[in-house]
Amino acid sequence: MKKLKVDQTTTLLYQVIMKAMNSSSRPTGGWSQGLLAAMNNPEVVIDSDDQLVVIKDKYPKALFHFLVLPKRNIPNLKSLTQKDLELLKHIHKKGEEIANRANKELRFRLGYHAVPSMSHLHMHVISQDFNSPCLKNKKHWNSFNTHYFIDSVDLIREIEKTGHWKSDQAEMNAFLKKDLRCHVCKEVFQTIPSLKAHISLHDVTKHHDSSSS
DNA sequence: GTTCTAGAAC
DNA sequence: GTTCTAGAAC
Repeated sequence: MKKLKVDQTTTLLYQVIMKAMNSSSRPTGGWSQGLLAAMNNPEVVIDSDDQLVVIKDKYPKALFHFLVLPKRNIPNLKSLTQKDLELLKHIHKKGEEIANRANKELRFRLGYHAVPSMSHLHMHVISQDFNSPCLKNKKHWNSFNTHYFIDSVDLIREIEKTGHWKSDQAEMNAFLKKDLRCHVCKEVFQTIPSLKAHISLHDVTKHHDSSSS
């Protein structure tokens, strides 16, 4: 068989598969419902209780990257009220526990993406090394290192104060387009590879004075 | 959320 | 020529 023919067949086959995978009409709901599937998959759940589930992020953007999800379906940040405060605090506490269990030296951040791609409210628990082959593009970086990433403590404080979370979606998405800036020293880089090479030199352990490096 | 790839950037 | 990004995926 001619090589060209094989390539064409492969491409076609791929396209058919991708179409099936992405279809929102399939029973499981497609990729945006992936967390619901993960929550109910014992193979990826690392912890749970009556109110929440903890899973490992399927494409970790750092050495340690977990998601804490409420069992009760909460679609997004907008749907939170003061009635959810206890749950939010419980999720936060579990996140701290998971981080401490994973690695006691590394600095972690606990928080939410302003405009998440995946359905079902989920709090990221992510170590600040950002040392991962899955971290590939500007959106990945900026979603964890701009105000697009909402610290769990800030969210809880806002819900306590105003009873809800309100943010402009277009404004939030604009953060994803910002310059690539080192989260430790704030230096700007032109490419993802140069940024990643740079951040690998920073000490991101707890109690380390980052202003001196 | 990822994959893939055209073409921009170097 | 190679690296890297950015947008489509019906």
